Amino acid sequence: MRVRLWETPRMLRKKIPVSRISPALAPGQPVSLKSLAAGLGLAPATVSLVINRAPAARSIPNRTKDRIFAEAKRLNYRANFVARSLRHQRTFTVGVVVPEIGEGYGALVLSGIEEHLLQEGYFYFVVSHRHRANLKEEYPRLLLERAVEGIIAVDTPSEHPLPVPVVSVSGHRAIEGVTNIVLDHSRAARLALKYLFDLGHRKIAFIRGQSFSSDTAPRWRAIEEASNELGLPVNSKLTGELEGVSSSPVLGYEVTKQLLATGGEFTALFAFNDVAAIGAIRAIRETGRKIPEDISVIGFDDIQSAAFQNPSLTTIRQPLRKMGEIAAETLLKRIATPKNIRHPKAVSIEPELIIRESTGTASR
Amino acid sequence: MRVRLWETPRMLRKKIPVSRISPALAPGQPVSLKSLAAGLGLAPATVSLVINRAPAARSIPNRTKDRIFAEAKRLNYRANFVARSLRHQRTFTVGVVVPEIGEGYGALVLSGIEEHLLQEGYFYFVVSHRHRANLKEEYPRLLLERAVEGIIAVDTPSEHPLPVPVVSVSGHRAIEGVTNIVLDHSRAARLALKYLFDLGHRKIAFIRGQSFSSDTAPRWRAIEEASNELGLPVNSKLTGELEGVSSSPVLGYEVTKQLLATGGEFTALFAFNDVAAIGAIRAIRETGRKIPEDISVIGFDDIQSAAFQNPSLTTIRQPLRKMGEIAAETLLKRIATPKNIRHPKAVSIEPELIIRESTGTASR
DNA sequence: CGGTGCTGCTAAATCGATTTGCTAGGGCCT
DNA sequence: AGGCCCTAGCAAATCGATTTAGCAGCACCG
Repeated sequence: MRVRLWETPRMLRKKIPVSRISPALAPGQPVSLKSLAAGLGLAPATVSLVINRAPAARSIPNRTKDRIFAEAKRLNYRANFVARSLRHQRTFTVGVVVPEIGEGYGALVLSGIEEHLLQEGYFYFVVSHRHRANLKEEYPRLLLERAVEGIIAVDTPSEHPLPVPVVSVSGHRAIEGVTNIVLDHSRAARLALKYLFDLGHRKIAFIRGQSFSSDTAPRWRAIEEASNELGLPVNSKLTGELEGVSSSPVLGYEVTKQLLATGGEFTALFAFNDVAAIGAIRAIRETGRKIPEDISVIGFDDIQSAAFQNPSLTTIRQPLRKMGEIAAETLLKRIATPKNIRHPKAVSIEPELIIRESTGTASR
Repeated sequence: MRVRLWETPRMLRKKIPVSRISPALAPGQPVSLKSLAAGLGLAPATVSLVINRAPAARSIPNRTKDRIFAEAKRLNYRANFVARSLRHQRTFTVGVVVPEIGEGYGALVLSGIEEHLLQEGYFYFVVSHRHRANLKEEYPRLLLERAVEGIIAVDTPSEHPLPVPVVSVSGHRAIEGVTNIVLDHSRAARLALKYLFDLGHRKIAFIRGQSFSSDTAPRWRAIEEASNELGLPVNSKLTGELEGVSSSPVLGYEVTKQLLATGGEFTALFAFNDVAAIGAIRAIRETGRKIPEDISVIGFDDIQSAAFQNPSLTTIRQPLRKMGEIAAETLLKRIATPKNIRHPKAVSIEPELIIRESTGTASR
């Protein structure tokens, strides 16, 4: 038989200070279900059923339920999340893998992801691999060890199939079990090139992305196609490539210096991203040429600072925040769905041309 | 007595496919300690002791240890993190509260935090409150419910004392149990103003931060002091204030427009941060004035894009990444330390003046 | 031969919550 | 009075790993 250590009702009436009620209530000690139940003179099972509004609590009279709720509230009881996770085999946690935090791209996607996940009661771990191969390998493992229910990989192609749902933002590799959220690169390339073409540009230079960025290849393919459609085959002399792991405009600056020094003439430059475009603008200016009068520059992404460059940057906008939200939404949907059910292999996102000051009619 | 379901050695010799060995090994099913032990014909306790290299495993002969390690490796056994957390009452997880992800400031601090935490085997949850009071209240609670071992608050003063260590980056409020990582604002203000003064500037305008940003008040106080020291009392007509929650340069643009329209003459502008400075530059230019010839502009923070503005931005650098790293380091140190031991109330960080193109000698 | 000590391992309790399957006691019906 | 049902709630198993206390068997000693 259990011993009633004290008379609950009297206790409530007299408002005995917390510290006097139970040793388990030393300030700072979190309240456990067991101590809560003991305080009420009930079994933990009963309290659990009531608090979780389980159907099995049907037969518990309201009088008792109220007593339980009141006491739980008074002691500010919160079920231990870890214990609950263990029991339910659910952590309501996902992992997010990004190349790095701190540059426009990843941070924006992240903020979209965060918005949706928290709304749905999920938390997330972030890991950034900074393009180091061993970290790309190891982090997904660590995340799985932490029992995440799914993974979102941003600009990071997944190598191995994983035992949890994976959604990839700009991942670009068809892997079993991975849903890809990708920009419609064909449309993006056509938007940009058609626009330049209509402004009279015929000699267009390009800056490709680094080989490790998963957008590089598909975007380049799309550019080649769109160029051919316009009858302007890509000139390899007018093509540079970002080199290095950093996400600073310096990379764009350096390629552009080279292009200007060794390549042929051009009246427009299509950069792999806005950060590179910013560097390019500086390089072009240093040779005394004006933007957009002598050379038009168009970027990609529409990061926050693009609108506030001088001149402000014409660019192809990727709705990065939106893509993050969609990634999160897709992931949660897949987590909630039994494994054997089909899920979409890819979700396509529409780009948008944002015209600002860095582009104008061709000089010749 | 336990039943040996199969002869382990033979099994190893014959390389029976995994799926045939045990029902617990259906692909995708993670291996539990129990099934691992059963496969070896040992008790879970034994396996646990050996795998954790516990001192109590002293008496287990190497022969057995090797057998255990081999089997664990073969089945790729990883201890369930949730179960382990429950047992040890440790989660190796901290919470990070930021105003928002996606603008330069928070993202940079975050990347410093991440670097240090992951190195030390900790993971972190990020929540962004977007300056909404209810979220600022609720998120710390949610994080505690998730059993984080500590919290880092970025530019977010904590209101209530929490039952875990808290480290605040630019928090600026003396709360029991919170360690503050703050820039030395006096020095920052002196660096900037002395520099402008030496360039001949006597009429200096200022853009203050929003009232909700915790750097606003201390920085302003420091500016007033430094101004007085130089014999240039702050002119309220030349003082604007950022308004609104966004972190876009538009805010700086708008205040500056106002200052230019209604304030007096000035030859230099000291903005609350780089983002505001970028907006200010645009506003100034739109009136036909040149930077730095007519007006010098100095920012604050040294975000990544500051160096690649046109003109590039003179600014007071806060070592944001570093501050994140120090915050993480301080937090982990406090987590590892018994509660009753004294901990520093504040850690001061040195700013640095970065001179670029947006400032020059005074025009008059 | 009884005792001591070592070797090699295990049983059981624990972390905190959940959930299934029960039971004690009372009321009601026949 | 016996049977049945309902009410109110509880015991125990479970999630997976850890850890303490201790057991069985053998060797060796006196």
